[in-house]
Amino acid sequence: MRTRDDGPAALVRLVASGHAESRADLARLSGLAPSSVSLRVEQLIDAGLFAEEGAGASRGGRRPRRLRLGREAGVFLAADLGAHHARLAIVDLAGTPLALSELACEIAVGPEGTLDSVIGHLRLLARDQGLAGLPVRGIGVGLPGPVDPATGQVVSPSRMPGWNDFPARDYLTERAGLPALVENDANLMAVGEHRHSWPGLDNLMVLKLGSGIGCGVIAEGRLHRGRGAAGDISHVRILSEATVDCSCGHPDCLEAHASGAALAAALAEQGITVDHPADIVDLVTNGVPQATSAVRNAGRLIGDVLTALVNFFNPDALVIGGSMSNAEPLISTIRGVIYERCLPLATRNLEISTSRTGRDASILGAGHLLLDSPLSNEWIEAAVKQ
Amino acid sequence: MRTRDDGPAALVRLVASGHAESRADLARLSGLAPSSVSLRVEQLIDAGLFAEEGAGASRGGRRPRRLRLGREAGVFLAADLGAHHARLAIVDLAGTPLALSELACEIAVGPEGTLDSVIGHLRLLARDQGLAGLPVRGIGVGLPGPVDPATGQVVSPSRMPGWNDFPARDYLTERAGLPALVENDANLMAVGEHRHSWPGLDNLMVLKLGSGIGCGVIAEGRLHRGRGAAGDISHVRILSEATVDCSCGHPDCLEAHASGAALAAALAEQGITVDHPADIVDLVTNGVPQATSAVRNAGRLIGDVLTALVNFFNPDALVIGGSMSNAEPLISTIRGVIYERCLPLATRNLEISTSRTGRDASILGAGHLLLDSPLSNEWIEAAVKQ
DNA sequence: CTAACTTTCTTCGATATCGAAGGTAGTGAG
DNA sequence: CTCACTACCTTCGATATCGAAGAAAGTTAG
Repeated sequence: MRTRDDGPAALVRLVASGHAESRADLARLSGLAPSSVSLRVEQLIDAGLFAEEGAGASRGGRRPRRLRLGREAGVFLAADLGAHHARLAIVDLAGTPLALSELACEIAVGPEGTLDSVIGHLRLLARDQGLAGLPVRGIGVGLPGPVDPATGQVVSPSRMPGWNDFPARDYLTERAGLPALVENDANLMAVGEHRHSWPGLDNLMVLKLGSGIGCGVIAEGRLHRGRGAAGDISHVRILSEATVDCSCGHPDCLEAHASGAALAAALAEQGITVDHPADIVDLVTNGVPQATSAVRNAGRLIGDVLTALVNFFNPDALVIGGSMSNAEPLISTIRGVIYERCLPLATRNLEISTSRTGRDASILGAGHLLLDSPLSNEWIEAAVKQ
Repeated sequence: MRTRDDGPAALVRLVASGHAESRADLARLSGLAPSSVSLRVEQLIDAGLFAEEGAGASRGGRRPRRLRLGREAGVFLAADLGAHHARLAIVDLAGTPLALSELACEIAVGPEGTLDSVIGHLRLLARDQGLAGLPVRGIGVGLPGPVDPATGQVVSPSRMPGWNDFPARDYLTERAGLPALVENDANLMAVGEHRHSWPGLDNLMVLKLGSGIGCGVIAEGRLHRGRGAAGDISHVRILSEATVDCSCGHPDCLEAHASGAALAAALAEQGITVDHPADIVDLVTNGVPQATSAVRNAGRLIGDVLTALVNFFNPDALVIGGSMSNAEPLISTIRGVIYERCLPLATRNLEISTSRTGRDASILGAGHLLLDSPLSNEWIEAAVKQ
């Protein structure tokens, strides 16, 4: 219960997501009466959250008066943090990036320093791009580790020294003075892919193959978090000839054999040096046999693990992103293993595809989650009230 | 959007589920104003769907006027079909079984014969138990095979010859003249366990270990169906010394090594005959070493498969039911493997338990799904309107 | 026992929503 | 061009919901 999604925020979401462009669309999709929609839209226009902009295309009758977000709707700050690097953006409520920037920052510096720097650079970015006049409605940050959805704390991150149990959400709320949201990066990526490129599909697995292996899960159209660790596939035990110990303490985890970092280590033993996972993709593209062979092997291991998960979760699509996803043989091997070994029932409608949304998926996901959050109901209602 | 769960049905669900006992409870849980609740409750009492029954316990102030379901609320028909056997029940909207019965029926007879027989026996059961005066509000049937949630058809069932692509839901609706619901039996069991015994936990994996291996999944409080095949864990490939071919065409599926049927076959080779999975439990309880050893081995295989799924899905609880779940060594082996090999983050709050709801879990699940279904909104609103 | 407080439920005027009807602005066929 | 039709949006009276205030029926403390 208590899921009454009436109120002005519902209309804002429909317009921001692009699902509705006119009062008539809003009436159809919200379930409210046309007359009520008109009244509320007028209030939203008065508040500056909506604006009218010419007319849309006719569908055989009077042309709709097109609605879009107004200036007062404002923007969100969004950041996607990696181990050595952050991607920053100002996005509008529709998720469109208005400004993008990159920032070199070591996450191992610790939470306070990193987050302060991110907030500072986001504020600078807004100023530099002439966006200072727009109200800022929230901040969303993606982190390369598990986040407890109940508390907004980082829990047991394997590659974020100094962050364990750090209350990242509360810290951001206070330091930025904004509604704040913290989420695992693969989860943000999953939300971004889902909303931006796979709107009709309600069950998605989104794999992030970079130096690590992450996975975000969309179940029944919503992000599945579990207790904060959902989507972990990197520490499944696999079969292999040589034994490799994983940082988690167990031997032969998937990550220890098939992640970008593991491939880099394996290639280094053969005298081929790579600094970054994307370099492996270059080697494969250039036809270096050791690289291709290593990538194929990784694809087989990942595919093996995924067969069980695809049978179990029965998604509509499996989307593969991250810096390794451009390695053709990796994707085709994974696809082959899954189609060969999964149940026909699980694969007959399954789409396996590389990311359609691209590098900004996590940024977009942060925007969508912020807008969907109950936090947004508050400022939207406050803006309308006066 | 369109998820506006106002309307009288919301109040009926709150009372039926036991979450609300008074007008004040309803106001708190539904989000409606106390005055609106009073008005609606009066209508529901007039319609006979609610009845007032004395006073509840005081919480430091005026005692609440206790509400319960009235006679006009009526009953659901529910059936849980196995391969050779069906469990039938009349349940009230709260899920309480008012009458129970068993029926020997071969599902291999085919859909029409089986379903006609089930409907007939349910009607007889109602008559025999003096429930003929109560309105029947729907019928729910659990089947031992995959059901497409979109169409209500059985799809690719491995043990239900003659049922492939049979439109079971439409057939039931027409033959019974009632709102009908068809669902996989493990899914019904999961819903029953969740609502009856694990109300606070929103992410559940419910294993059904009988002659086959089934699994129902509750994600974010709702049944996760995927495209109809979700929860399948029986056809994951496992490692084993001897190779056994599975009915699905692949070698070494979990089901071919660890299901009740597989254990029975393995014991038969050692000269021990068992007719039913429950017999294996008896052998284990009586300390027959071959049986205990076989069951331990099955537990290890099942646990291995589950580690990946528990890491991925990160449930609050793993519940094990079905006729094999009373074999102590099976459960303890599964528990041991999971706690040993899963991520600490996935197991720190994980409860692993045998079924708390018992044999009627599927029956209860059918009742809950029927009440939650939009089909129920219709008759509830119709009953109030006059 | 009395007085202060809590919780439950109802009353009643203010307000928000609905829905039917009608005005507005387009399309398309003859 | 005219006429029929469709879709979009608004007007307006009927209705449903809300929220504040109060009545009813308890509990608890002194």
